[in-house]
Amino acid sequence: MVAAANMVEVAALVGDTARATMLAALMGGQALTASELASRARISKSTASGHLGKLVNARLLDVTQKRRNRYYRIASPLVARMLEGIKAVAAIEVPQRYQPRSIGDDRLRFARTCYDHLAGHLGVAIADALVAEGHIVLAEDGGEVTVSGMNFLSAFGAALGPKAGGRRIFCRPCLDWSERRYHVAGHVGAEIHRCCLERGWLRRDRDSRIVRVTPAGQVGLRKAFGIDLRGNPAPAPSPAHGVMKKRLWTSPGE
Amino acid sequence: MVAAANMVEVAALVGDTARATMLAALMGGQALTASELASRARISKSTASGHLGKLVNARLLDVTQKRRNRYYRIASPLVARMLEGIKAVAAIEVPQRYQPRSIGDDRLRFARTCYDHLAGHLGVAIADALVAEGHIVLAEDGGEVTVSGMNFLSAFGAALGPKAGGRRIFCRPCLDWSERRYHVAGHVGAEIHRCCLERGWLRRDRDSRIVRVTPAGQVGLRKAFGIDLRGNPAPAPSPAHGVMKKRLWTSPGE
DNA sequence: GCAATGGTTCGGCAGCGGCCGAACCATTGC
DNA sequence: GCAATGGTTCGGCCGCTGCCGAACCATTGC
Repeated sequence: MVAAANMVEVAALVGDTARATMLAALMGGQALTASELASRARISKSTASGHLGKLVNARLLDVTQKRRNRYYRIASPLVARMLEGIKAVAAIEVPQRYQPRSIGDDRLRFARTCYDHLAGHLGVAIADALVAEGHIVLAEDGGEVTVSGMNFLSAFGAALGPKAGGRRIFCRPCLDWSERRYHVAGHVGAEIHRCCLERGWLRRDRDSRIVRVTPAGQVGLRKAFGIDLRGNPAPAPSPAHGVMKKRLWTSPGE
Repeated sequence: MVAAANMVEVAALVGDTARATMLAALMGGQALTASELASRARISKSTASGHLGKLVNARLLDVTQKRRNRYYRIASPLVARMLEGIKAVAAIEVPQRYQPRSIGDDRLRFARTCYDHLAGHLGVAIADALVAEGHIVLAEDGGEVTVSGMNFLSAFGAALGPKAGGRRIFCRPCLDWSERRYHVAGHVGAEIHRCCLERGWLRRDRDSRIVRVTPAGQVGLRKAFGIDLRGNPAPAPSPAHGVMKKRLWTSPGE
């Protein structure tokens, strides 16, 4: 067997707690070692080795050897999107009250990476701001950058490339599991993330998906997007763009 | 247990041959009965009943009772997108030669529905034509309708709605598993499909994803998109838009 | 009422696959 | 050379879950 032959095989690979935990950890966008992944999944090294072998075989993960360590990473954006899609379905209609609080830390809910872009409260806030200003349009099916958005984002430092060329200019919605609303993914989302890191507005936690906002970021984000993060829990999220149809959860602020 | 709690559960549901077969059958967009699904998956009614119960419980499927029959359908576009995503990953890099020929009929490869839009050779040909004319832009991350595209598609009869409203105007790429190239999904894809059916250009096979092109369709598709379908195998596909990076298969015309 | 049809429930069987620890291999550093 | 570290392979155990047929229930049609 080389590479997964069909949906069943792929889905079955994701459909195991240990493997899914590893994949979720790797959705942070960083490469992690086998041992690190084993400890995240709380399984023995031997078990982890077996799982990782399968995932690499099926081309869901890539490995690179560096000195004594093997670093695993998500093999392609296609895989990342698949995982997003599964997560989005899984998050549907699970009433908030059933989700034990602080499962995976409030900081994770506040700001994290989602493969190559920003998610969590911060991600959604940025999306809200861009929508409110008319810079982008986001909905269930897709997203678009408006003319003003092209100007704004270019000025911000995003490399949007030639629109005509058809090469990765895109803006894609990604359903945020913690906020249950859309944040910006696709090339635009990745560029926003990159620019924020580059300016020192954000810093990534070591070996984690958690993103922290620096003091400079507090100021920068407020000036650029009008986002005020000082009261951590959130500046009232404007209902500007598409939300899940059924709000079964009891929306406790966050 | 009501509704799937996490990715693992959802993926595990898809990660079983019988259930995946049923889901794939339902990706045709039509609702099917329990017995029909059991026979598609080649399992007993009792086994099918168990599987369908799980899928409904997890909110992947919806049921509606009609007389003596229970009709199952994909519960939401989100689920459909998830399945597309898994399929896309599964289709990666599986050399064509490994895929037994005519598994599922050449007609399926030629033209079929993919939930609410067109796929197969026909779907890709339409996408190619629209891209070549500059009506849409398609790439890995997303798609866009150009100004000329808005005019063209409106004239074609597609209800694109107010661009500003942000309501389902979108054009999304969907990786075609048989062609390994993108076809048009999202609202635009669904509208094109709808218009073609409405004009009598296409007809759906009963209880199947297969779509047949009527004589009127032959003419209409040629006039509207410049697609010539008389030589079934295909008018040389222009390499106009995004293809999979690695072409491991030996592209035998199709 | 009865027969036919569509679907579900139950009990029992069988096999896949996850898990671990121990042994093993390879690389690094001394 | 040796010890330490990171990872893989192997063997054996165990439990989950898919499968079926038979019985059962509900609706339809006569």
